[in-house]
Amino acid sequence: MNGTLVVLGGPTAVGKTACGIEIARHFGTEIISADSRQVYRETSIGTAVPSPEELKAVKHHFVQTISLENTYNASMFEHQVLDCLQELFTRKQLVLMVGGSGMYIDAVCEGIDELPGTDPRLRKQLLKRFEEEGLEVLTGELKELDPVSYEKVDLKNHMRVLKALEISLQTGKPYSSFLSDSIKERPFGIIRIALDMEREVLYDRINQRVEQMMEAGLLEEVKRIQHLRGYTALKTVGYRELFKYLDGEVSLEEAVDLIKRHTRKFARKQLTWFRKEDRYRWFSPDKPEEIIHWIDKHLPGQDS
RNA sequence: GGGGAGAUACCAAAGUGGCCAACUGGGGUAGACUGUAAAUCUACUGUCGUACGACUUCGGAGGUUCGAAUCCUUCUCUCCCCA
Repeated sequence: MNGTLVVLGGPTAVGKTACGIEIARHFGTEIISADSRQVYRETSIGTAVPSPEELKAVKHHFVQTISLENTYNASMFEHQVLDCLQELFTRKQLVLMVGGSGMYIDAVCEGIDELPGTDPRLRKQLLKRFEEEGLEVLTGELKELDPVSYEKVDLKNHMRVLKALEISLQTGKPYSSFLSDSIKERPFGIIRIALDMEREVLYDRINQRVEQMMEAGLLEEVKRIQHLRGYTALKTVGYRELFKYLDGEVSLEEAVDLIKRHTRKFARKQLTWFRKEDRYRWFSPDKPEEIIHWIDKHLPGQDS
């Protein structure tokens, strides 16, 4: 396959969806959503899924396609998107990938190493040990099993330590032996674009959007999926806080306030990811014509 | 009118003579990231400086003391109780 994948990233609420649709329409193409939460079928308000009109305006892939009960991860996303792109590039020269999940985007653009599957019980057991015995015991064990990871992994981050231990224990081989450190070659070109705006304006938009979500019935959505709250996919801004409200831990007003604050944090985290290593060309979301112009200039055969 | 409590950094809040530029949390800023990634983790957050450090802070003014956010006097403001 050949063609160009244009990636459009940026923080939540910056206006990726609208901007992406404008660009996609201009190029007469379709959109791949790179959003680790919009893939889930049961949620739409809190995940800010594109509206029915928007979905009609441009065909979107990977929006509300799987259940919260399924396991899903960056590697699965990589494979599915590559398959999807293979088909799309037979019809389109350019495909747009829009989303805020940096890791998912990187999995598609640069690849992610194949890891063996693990027994969920092992993960549970390790989590229990982390809670009961503490992180130090586990990092000590990692030092024995996989000294390379011990040196590389963030030893204060229990998720990282657990992952490395889990793979090492499951396979009897060090976790680090599965990691290649290399960037996979893709049979298509990639143009990376990120959106940002003045911080204050972004925060305003976030606050407003949270209010709109509440008006649109976020609380009802949360109530509807309460039975699924154990899934990590629901440890998500907007859902966590309202679960807390339903538990009577905070007032509704407090919960909404928390959602706003946590969304701001999330946006900052996303920006950190996209800023990494100057990989992205930054634009303002209200100037799609500039973006289109820039894409045009950088398309293969358009050398200048 | 009488009695009591309190004013600490962006916010909340600890500190009650030296270990205080001041605990902690929130907020903010920056960063990390190979399968939960909207997860998880880290650093900084009075001013100036890369840093050793220097300088100005704990409602205002004065005082005691070698030394005060901490003690005294007084002023301003806030809150609570009794009238």
